[in-house]
Amino acid sequence: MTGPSAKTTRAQEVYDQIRDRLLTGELEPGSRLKLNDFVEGYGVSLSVVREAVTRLAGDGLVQASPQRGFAVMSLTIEQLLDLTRARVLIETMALAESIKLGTVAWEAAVIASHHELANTPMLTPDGVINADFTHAHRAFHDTLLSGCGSSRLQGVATELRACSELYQSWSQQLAHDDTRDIACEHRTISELTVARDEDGAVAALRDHIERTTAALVRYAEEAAESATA
Amino acid sequence: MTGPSAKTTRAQEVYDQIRDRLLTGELEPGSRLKLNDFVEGYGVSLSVVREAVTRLAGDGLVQASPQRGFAVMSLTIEQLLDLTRARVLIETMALAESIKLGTVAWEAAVIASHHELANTPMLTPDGVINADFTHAHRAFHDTLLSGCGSSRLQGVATELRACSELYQSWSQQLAHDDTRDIACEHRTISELTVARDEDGAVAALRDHIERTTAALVRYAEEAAESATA
DNA sequence: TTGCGCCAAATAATCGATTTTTACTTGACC
DNA sequence: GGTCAAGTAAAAATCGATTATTTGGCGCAA
Repeated sequence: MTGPSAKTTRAQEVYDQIRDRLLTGELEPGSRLKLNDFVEGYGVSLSVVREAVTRLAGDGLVQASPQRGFAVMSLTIEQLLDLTRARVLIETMALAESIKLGTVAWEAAVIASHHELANTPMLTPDGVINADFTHAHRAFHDTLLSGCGSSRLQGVATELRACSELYQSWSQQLAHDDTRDIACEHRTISELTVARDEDGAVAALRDHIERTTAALVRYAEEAAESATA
Repeated sequence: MTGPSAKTTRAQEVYDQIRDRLLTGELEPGSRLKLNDFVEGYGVSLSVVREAVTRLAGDGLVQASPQRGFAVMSLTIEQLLDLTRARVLIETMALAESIKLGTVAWEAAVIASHHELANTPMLTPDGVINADFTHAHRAFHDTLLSGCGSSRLQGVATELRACSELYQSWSQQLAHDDTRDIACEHRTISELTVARDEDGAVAALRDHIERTTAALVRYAEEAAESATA
């Protein structure tokens, strides 16, 4: 019992920490995971790291190649578009269900989580993405779907969204994208949702998801060009 | 290189075999998994078994309880209804997408897989569920959704369906359910799908899924009654 | 010079044993 | 008679080391 947390297993802690590093973009998509570095860094045995990484592979955040190790999951543009399409279909469906079935408590939660999101700056003074914003953003989108009455459906949506977040750090450059007003997008989604405007809210959410991907694809293509140039 | 297969890792083999035993119902929902038995039975080390079981937990087929081991995932009736609802929503959506987007090759695949299913007896002469039928059934449902153009969406649907299959063996008793004509249900789904009747096919698939769950719930409640009696 | 195959270092996979935690049993105390 | 607690047995988690596989480099031959 050396650390602050004593109730979880080591594998769980390592899983959580690596997951965090994946989702913050500290570990870049495509880069190989050196298990030995984790062994030293976390002061645990290889078995523990293996279990953590295996679980992350199950989540779709890490790619496992038999006999060849693990790497941060890297998507081709085609796969990214596929993921986006699946997310749009599933998230909009879950949102529609929420709007149909959601209770007043759910409405309140949506308003609350949007308020928190709206009042959390996206960037820190240093110009990097604010971790609090990431959490608030995640919570907002989760809350939107939490009225659908199916934890399974919600879980699937959350899992897919996490995969998209792998590229979040790449959107950092796009945070200055002046063709978008992300705060406004969130506000629109929140308001239409609470107003129980199913079609409107669904359309707004779809736009929101697709715009992020579009920006990402644009960024990836620029990067590819400058690489070949 | 002692076994017949030499190209996969041991953990993968053990994963496949345990998964098979889970889906055939040989390992009953709720029963604890004795890792040591697997160690002896498969002649591998504990690490290998652990990795396999951890992956199965990620698939939702096994429940992992920290410090308390693993058990075959067991669902309450409430959870089973939730799972069914999520399956209906996602599978019908994928089917609708397939009907909208599917190519002629997909149509052909649907017809082919239905033909194979229709000509595979559900029970062996002994009265047990035929493994070939299980495979054909799985293939048929997968093929139905394979025209949707999103491997992600298809993957999610397949994963959820696998969870339902944990209770397949319990349906064995229900195979004689004379209120249903399962072959007819499959034929209807296949025909409406190929006819591109979106609403009809979706409704037929929904019925098919919900009937299986309803039978399962009936069975579970009977079992609960006879247990308390 | 180029291509093929062999050797060595690095990395992944697996193993057997140790440590830690939980579950059960037994016995004493209330 | 019932409850709680200490002790014991079982099982899970973790570790350190061994074995197998891949990767990259080197030499040899065409």
